Amino acid sequence: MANRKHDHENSLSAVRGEMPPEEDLCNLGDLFKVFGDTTRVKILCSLSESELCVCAIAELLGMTQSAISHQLKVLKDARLVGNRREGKTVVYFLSDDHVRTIIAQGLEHITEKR
Amino acid sequence: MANRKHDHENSLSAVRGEMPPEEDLCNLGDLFKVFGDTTRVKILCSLSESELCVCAIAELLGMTQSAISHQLKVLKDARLVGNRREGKTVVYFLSDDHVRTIIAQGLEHITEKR
DNA sequence: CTAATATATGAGCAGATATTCATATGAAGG
DNA sequence: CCTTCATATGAATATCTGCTCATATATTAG
Repeated sequence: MANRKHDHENSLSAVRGEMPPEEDLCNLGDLFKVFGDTTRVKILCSLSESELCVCAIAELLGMTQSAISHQLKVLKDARLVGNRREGKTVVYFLSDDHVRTIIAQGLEHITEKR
Repeated sequence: MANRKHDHENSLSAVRGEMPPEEDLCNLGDLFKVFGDTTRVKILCSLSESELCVCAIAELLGMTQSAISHQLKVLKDARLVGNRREGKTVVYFLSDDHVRTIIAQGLEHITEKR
């Protein structure tokens, strides 16, 4: 065997076998990163109730249209929201019920420890 | 009524009523922020399989002990992991089954779109 | 006590990120 | 066309974040 200071091979090989592939873990981190911002969480929560155009979200959150547009782009790149043009405005909506579930799960975790 | 360029009060008041309180949304963002890092996701996945000491995690992930310790502190401050000393080593473990659920939910979302 | 191992932690830095500001694009009305 | 409203986007900036390096603390052995 090896002469390490402290051998973990027994436990590690078992854990290693059960770990999801590296790529999935990176994607998972990236996914949560998108959820990991108050502004984006607020946007997602809003859209969870109703589809909304950009300026409605901006008004709702009391933020500039530009800031919201930038974050909507992040959310869209992550495929968490979709959009469609309606005349002059662009309406955004959740692209997936999974998003609602993840938010709900997180909220449950938060509110449970209180 | 108001004379805005574009009135959203009808939709907005309804959405406003359903939004969780500001503080919860901030905490939610902070929670997901902790999940939003590949290293921490890997640590959580490892601990999801078995409790592990610091140097085992470091070895498993191929990272320095210091880097892992710093991230374990973040995870502990967020109450996602707990620890106990066992002689010279300190063993870390998931503090909550909720963590497992959130990770699983995220992984499901990832692997579904493939 | 001293040495060795395991972990924690502070300072510093390089890279990432959220907002602002200015400006571009796009749609509808006159 | 030209103007106005709605949205998108690039650049600049200030802040935050994750790692490294050096060092401190803690436990056990001798």
